[in-house]
Amino acid sequence: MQTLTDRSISVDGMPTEVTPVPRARAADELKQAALEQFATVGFAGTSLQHIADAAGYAKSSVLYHYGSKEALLEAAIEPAVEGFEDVLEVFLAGRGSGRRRELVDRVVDLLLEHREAVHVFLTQGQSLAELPVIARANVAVRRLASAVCEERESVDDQVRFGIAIGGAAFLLTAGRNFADESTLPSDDEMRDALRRIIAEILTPARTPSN
Amino acid sequence: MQTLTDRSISVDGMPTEVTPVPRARAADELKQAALEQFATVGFAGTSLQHIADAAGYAKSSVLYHYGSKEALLEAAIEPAVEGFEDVLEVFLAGRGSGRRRELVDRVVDLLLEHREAVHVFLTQGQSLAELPVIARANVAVRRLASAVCEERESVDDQVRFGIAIGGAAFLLTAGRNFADESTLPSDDEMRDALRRIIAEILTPARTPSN
DNA sequence: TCAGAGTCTGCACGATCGGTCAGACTCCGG
DNA sequence: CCGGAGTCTGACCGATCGTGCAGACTCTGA
Repeated sequence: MQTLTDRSISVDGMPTEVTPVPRARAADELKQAALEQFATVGFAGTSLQHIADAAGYAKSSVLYHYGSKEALLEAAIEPAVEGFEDVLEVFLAGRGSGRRRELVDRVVDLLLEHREAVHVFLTQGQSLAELPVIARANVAVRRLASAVCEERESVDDQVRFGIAIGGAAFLLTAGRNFADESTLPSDDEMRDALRRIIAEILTPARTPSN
Repeated sequence: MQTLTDRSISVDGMPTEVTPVPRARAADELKQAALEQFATVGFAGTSLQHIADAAGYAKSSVLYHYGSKEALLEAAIEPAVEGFEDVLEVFLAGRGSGRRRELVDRVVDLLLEHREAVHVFLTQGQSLAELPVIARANVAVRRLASAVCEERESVDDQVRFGIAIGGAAFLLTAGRNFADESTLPSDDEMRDALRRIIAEILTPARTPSN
């Protein structure tokens, strides 16, 4: 059925001498394919066969680069989780008036760079809580919520934070299916709009008592 | 392994004479169990065995009440989709100044009543698009987006709508894992907060130019 | 030239998947 | 007392799941 050698002799038959950019090609291709599947069909619903097919490899290759399906998930979302932890640490260490605004900007950047990964641990954080990386992510999100709401724990603050982060994650992944493909904003347009609107959501329009 | 008759003689050995409330028990129990699984682990990641276990039945019973896994999904989310279509129809037929506000209120009610179902077709609407009910849901969401944004199709409006609906759906399902269980707001508190905050998000604080 | 490391693959395995089917049980009208 | 409808189940099927493993291929340093 399948062509047995089409990959080996694929692109170039030249003496090759290390191709400059694509070091560690396969591992990254597999990881990216896995991330997209995890975000759209869920971790449990994604099979190694589908990941391998999407990336153009054999199922065995996935297990060669990542020892198990769970290890692949860990490798795929770890950078996003670490980014979250870093942003949080910087925020908690700093002080000053522009802190909250800067936190929002950094989180929006993280969302844009790691949209699939964030979507994965936000929407599947419960069912995958036994995985160490997911547990770290859950802790980070909870700490972020506390940081954003400061000491005020009102229902309003919780709702505003939940809508902001969950909404942004939705918008950048699943939400794309509900927009016209032609009208899809660029990442820069998105970044600008998200920064403004999320900051606005988290700051109740400076009407203190009302 | 399993007790063979524990269900048949379970609670009451009395003459029984139709128990008043629980008509069509099994089918509804299975549907509810399925809905929760679909929302947390995803449709593809949910097995009929898990659904049956969670509801306390055998796998065969799921297939008896619903002919297939897909039919079960359809039955589970159809009420939510129909509710969406109804709300949309009322909005499009009506006119007047309070229309948008009323639309928001009705959608929030729908979200609270069918939170798992809405979460399912919002986050898995793409991968399940071949199912008729999901296709209907996708159309309804797209029409709702147009209705909320009126004729204005700016990036801001799209972002505001996406954050509002995706954020609310996240908050009511997956987001609950990031809140203290003791602090979990009641549905009425939620309804009130969601109505106010979502209306605020969709209406850019009447600062036209700024 | 050759040994070794690194990469990728096909094949095989036990488990579990969605789905079929025949039977067992309860209930009820005749 | 009986027969049929409704409900629930275990046994079974072929396909696919995640994973282990041995081999084939390419490259590189000695």
